Amino acid sequence: MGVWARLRAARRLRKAARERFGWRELRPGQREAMEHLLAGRDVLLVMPTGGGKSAVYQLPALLLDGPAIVISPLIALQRDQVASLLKADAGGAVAVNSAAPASDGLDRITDGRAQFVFLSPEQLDKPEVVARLAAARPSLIAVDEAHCVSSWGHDFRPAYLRLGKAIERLGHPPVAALTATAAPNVREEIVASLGLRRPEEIVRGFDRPGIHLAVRRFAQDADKRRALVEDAATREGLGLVYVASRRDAEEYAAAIAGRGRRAEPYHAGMRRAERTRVHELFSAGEVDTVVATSAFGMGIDRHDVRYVLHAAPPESPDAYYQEIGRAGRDGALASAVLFYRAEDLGLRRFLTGGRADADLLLRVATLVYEHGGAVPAGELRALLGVGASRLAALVNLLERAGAVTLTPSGDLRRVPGGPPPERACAEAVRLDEVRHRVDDSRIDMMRGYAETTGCRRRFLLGYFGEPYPGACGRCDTCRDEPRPAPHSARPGGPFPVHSEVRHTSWGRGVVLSREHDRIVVLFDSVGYKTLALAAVDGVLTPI
DNA sequence: CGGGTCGAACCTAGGTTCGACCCGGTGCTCTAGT
Repeated sequence: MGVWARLRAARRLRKAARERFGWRELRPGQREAMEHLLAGRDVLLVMPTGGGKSAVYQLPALLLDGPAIVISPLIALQRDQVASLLKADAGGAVAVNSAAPASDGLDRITDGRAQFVFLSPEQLDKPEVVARLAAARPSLIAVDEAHCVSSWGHDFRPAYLRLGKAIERLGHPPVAALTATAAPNVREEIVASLGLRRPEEIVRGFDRPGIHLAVRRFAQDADKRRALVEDAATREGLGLVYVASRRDAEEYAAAIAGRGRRAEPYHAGMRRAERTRVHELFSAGEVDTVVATSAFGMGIDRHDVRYVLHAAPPESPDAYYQEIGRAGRDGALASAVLFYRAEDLGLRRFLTGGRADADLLLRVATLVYEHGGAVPAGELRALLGVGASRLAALVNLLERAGAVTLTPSGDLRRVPGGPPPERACAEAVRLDEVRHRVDDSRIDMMRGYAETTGCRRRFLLGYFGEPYPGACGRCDTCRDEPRPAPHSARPGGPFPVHSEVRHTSWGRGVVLSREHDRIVVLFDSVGYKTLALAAVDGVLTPI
């Protein structure tokens, strides 16, 4: 885009922001992302929650012809977004999901009464929905909470892995993928999976200096529980406690309530009405603490959360950063404390553990290969006795192995010239193994965060590939006094941050961070590894 | 992977120990029955 076109675009954006939404100014990352979308580019935007990510697609959508399609993971989020757009003078918005039938909403899109349509990714599995949306000539597609592609796509909600194809069928207008957290490999996966074309990657406001970071280590589970309850019961202000199981949510909430605080549990096993009640209490500031599993988080609308305590480490620094990022959005000081026992990582290893069943993979590959035509997924499920999401996970692996392809209606077809069943299966198992090794390495990095003796903020930001020289002075290891990082910023050493390396057995990787005696490298095949500089001679070479 | 629970074994009374077994997170959607 030329200088004059850019200026014109900026002026249009400012005017629309003022007139339609009442915003006086746009933040740097926002404006940049909007300009790229208006110029027809795909954008990957990484911004903290509450940083105004929705504005980034809403404003350009009003300036472009045609409706905007927004993919959003939760029906509750879709409802919130629709409600807030209806309040603004923003051209009408509808949601299409199991609670809001497709026909009504899509009519409003096709006849131009609505400018925004919010959908779950599952809706785009239906050819008729995609066809109707494509016919409306969408102006842009926004994928909200885009990290779900990587964290949920593979097993939990496979529709996320099919979004790339849906985007193509919708004519691939400019795509905005939005997320609050994304380590380098997660970003790569989002871009590849959605099929973004030469996307502009915009990363803003990653560091959250207002959040004090601390870890408290325990040998005994009982000691940890007592300490956490004591801590939560004596803090001021609104807070969150994250736990690993539903049972713990109930138990901790009861224990904290027993200390005279207004504490409520929240997890996916609760009845819907009960979940809604707790969410509303939280929104109204009528609780002190919500004790929750990872089910509580997306769509949190309070900016004054003062503390986030973890009764157990989550599965990755990505998840941890997302969860603690819900504190202190108002810019005032907040606190994030991890109550840590190394044993608690065991549950995470179990939950991320399930490898794909090789026998089943081979059966699917063989059936599709020998059938020759289109095999309906329903028949395959019945034949093999597996559920939809389990089959989808297997099919996705075979698809990536180049053996199987999906028709728009979801039937399976053999790829002409693709590998025969045994080879396809072996390749699928290998791909699955790589992903699990990377998942395991993230758990290792969570352990690294908990056990580091260096600045915790430098550790976290390093993990995300954001260089952070020095020490923050606002974590427990910095002891409230900033001190210079030991040689971490030393220029001219071997293996600088962001340089590419090759390891004799792990292959290609990227250096993410450097301490005086070790580096953290993200390898394509095995994920995150911490390497002692004294022990890399002859093993690790720059490329 | 780790924790909690339950029953058997221990060998003569009811407490200790050990092993087997089970369980653990995230949401959409469609369907059947109120």
